[in-house]
Amino acid sequence: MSGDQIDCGSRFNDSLKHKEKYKEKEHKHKDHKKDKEREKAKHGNRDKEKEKMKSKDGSADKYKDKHKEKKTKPLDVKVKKENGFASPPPAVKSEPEDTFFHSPKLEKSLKRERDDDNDSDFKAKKVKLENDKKVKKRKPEEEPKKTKNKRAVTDGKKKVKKEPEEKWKWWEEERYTDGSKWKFLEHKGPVFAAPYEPLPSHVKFSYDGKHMKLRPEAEEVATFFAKMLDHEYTTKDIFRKNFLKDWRKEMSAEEKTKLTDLNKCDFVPMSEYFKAQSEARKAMSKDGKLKIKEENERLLQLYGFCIMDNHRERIANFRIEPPGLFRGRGDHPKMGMLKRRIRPKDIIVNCSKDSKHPEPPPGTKWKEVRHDNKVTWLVSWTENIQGSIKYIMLNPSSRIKGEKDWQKYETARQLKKCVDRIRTQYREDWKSKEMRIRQRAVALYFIDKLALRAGNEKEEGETADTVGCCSLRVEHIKLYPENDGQEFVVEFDFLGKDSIRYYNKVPVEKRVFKNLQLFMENKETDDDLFDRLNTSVLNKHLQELMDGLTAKVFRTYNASITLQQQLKQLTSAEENLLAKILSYNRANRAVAILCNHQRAPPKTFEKSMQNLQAKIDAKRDQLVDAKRELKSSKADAKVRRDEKSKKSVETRKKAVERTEEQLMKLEVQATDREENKQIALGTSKLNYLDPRISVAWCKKWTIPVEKIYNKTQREKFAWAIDMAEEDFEF
DNA sequence: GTCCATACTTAGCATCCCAGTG
DNA sequence: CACTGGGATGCTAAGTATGGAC
Repeated sequence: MSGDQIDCGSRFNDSLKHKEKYKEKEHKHKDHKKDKEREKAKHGNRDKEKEKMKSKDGSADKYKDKHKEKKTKPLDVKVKKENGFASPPPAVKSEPEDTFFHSPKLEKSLKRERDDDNDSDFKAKKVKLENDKKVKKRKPEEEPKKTKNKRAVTDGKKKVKKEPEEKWKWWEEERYTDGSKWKFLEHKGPVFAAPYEPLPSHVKFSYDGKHMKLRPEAEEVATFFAKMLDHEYTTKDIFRKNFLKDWRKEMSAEEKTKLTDLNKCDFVPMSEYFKAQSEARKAMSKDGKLKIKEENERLLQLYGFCIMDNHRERIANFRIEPPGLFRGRGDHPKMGMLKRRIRPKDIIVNCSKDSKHPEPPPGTKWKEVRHDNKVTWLVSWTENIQGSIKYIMLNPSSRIKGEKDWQKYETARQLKKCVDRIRTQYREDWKSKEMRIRQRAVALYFIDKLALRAGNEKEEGETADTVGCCSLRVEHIKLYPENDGQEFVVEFDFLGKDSIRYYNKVPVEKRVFKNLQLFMENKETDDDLFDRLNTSVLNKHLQELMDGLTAKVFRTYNASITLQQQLKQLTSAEENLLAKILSYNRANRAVAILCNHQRAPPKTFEKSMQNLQAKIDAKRDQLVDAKRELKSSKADAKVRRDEKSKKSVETRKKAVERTEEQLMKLEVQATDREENKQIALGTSKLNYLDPRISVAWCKKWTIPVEKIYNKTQREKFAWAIDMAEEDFEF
C-alpha cells in the first residue's frame, strides 16, 4: 500500500505540451453557488433510489490488493540506458505491509523530550490548544530577560556575535502551550521601496508620435509598463485594459483627455533606457558592486533580524513589496492592474509592549501598533489587488516556523498510524445511503490516492479559474469504462494551484467509478462534481477521524512515506556515492510527480544538455585513449619487466580509473538532468518531505548531508539534522 | 450552513551570484 | 582572468485552514 501513490498514471510527459492549448480552452462556468443549490434541489429525492441500485455492485476487493501491480510510468520512460547508472526507476513493487505500517518505537530517537509529550508532538499541540488557560513557561532562565526590554535587547545584540558558533537548539526546549507565539518581540519595522525617481529629460515618452511629458505620478506607472515591454503578457487584452484603466487614475485631467489609446503610446525609449541601466549595473566596477553589497548587508543587519523571546532571529521578507503591475499566474482577470505603493500609514506593526517600537520614517505615522502575541507576524498591510493581507514574518530557520514545521510532520506520522482505518472507512462510505457521504468518501479517496489539494472555493472573477479536489467540476474528469485494456479509468484534466495543469489517467475501483457516474448524472459540464461537499465539511469530518487531521495532511503523509519507501527500494549498498545521490533524487522525483510539482523546462535546457553530451563524448574518447595507452604499457611491461615500466602501468591504470569515474559522473549528471527536465524537486523537498527521513538516509549510507541539503535548507532543517538518527522511521 | 476575515503554508519563476572552466 | 551555467536566493502569488458573526 505504501507505494500506491506512485502509480498515478501517465501524467507527465504530455502534460506540459498541452499547456498552451489548454489555456485556450474556455472556462465559461459561472455562478457556482447557484449551481450547487440547483443541484441539490434537482437531485434531492433521487439519491435514495440510486443508493438501492448501487449497493449491489460492490465487491470486497481489498484496497491492498488493488495496488500491487503499480509502477511509475513517467520515470520508466526517461531512464537512460546507456550509462552505467540505469538503476531501475522507482518502480513500486508492493512490500509486505508490515515493513511500513507498524513502526517500532519510532519516537525514541528524538533527543529532546519535551516534558509534555513522550508520545508524539502531535499531542503536544493538542495540549496547547485545549489548555488555553494553563500557561506553561518556557525555560526558566529566559523569563527574567523577556520582561525587561532593555536587557533583552542587549542580550540579543551580544548574541549577534555569539550565535554563529553556538546555534540555539530551540527543539530542545519546551513549547508554549497557552496559544501564545512569543512573550517578547522587538524589531525595526519594514524597509520601504525606494521612492520614485523621475526619468532624465532625454528619455522621451510619446503619444501618437508626439513627445509628451508626463507628471511623475503617471510617469511612474508608465515605467512599470515599459519595464515589462518584452513580456508576452503586455500584449494581452486583459492586461492592457486593466493597465490603462489604472494608469488613467494616476493622470491629471489633461493627461487623461489626451491619453485614451494604449496602442498610440510609445514606451520604447523608456524600455531602452531601463535596459541600458541594467547593463550599466552589470558592467559596474568591482568597487561599486562591493559598495552595494555592503549597503545590502547593512540593511540586512539592521532590519533583517528581530528579537523574539531573547533570541535574534532572521526575518524572511523585511522589504515591503514595491509598486508595479500585477501579474497573476495563469489566466488572471486582474493582470495588469496597478499594485499600489505601500506607505507607512498602510502599515500595522506588531511587537511587544515593552519593546522598543519601530519608528516610522520621519514625518509619517504607522496605521497602528499592536501587541498581539497570538500571531507570528511583525508587520502587515492590505494589498490593493485582491484586498488580502500581506505579512512580514520570520525565516524558516526561526523557532516559530521550525516548531510548526516539525509539528506538521508529527501530525503526518500520526496519520500513518491510523491511515488503514481511515481507508477502510471511506471505502465503506462509498456505499453509504447518503449522497454527501459518498461524495465525501470519493473525494477523500482522490486526495489520498492522488495527493490532490483540498480545493477551497474561490471568488469568481477575482482569480484565475483553478480547482482542487472539492471544487472539481464535471468538465474536469472523463470516465472510461474501459481504456487501454484497463477497466474503470478516470481521466483528470484541470488547472490546479498556480494554473499548473493536472493531467492523469487512473484506473479506479468499480465502486468509485459508479459513484462518479452518479455524481455526474444530469449535470452540466460546469457544475460541481461534488455538489454536496466543500473543504470545511471535509475537514470537519477528518477532524473527527483524527486530531489535527486535514486534507493537506494526506499530501504530507503520502509524500513522506513515498520518499521513505522509495529510498529503501532504490538505494543499493554496492553503488557509489554519486549513484546513491542519483537514487535519492529519483526518490525525490517520485514524490514531485505524485504531487504534480512541475516547472517549465529551463530556457537553456536543450543547449546545456548538448554541452553536457559533448563533454561526455569527449570523455569517452579520452577513456578509449587512456585504455589503449594502458594496454601498450602493459605489453611493454611484460617485455621489459623493469620497475619503470611497471610504474608506468600503474600510472596509466590510475588514469583510466580516473577517467572512468569522471565519465560516470557526467553520465549520472546527464541522466539526472534529463529526468528533471520538467519536474521541480524543490517544493517537495522544502514542504512535504520529513527532513528526518533524508537525514537518516544520509547517516545510514554515510553521505554528507550537504549533498542533499544546501546551506539554506540545512538552516531550515537544523532540528532534523540534529535529532534524526540512522534508524529514524517516518 | 454561509460568508468573511485572518493567518499561515506552499508554489513557480526571475534574478543573483559564484564556482568551475577554458 | 573573463565567462557562464546553474544552483541559491528572493519575491510574491496562490493556496489551505480556522473561527466568528449571522
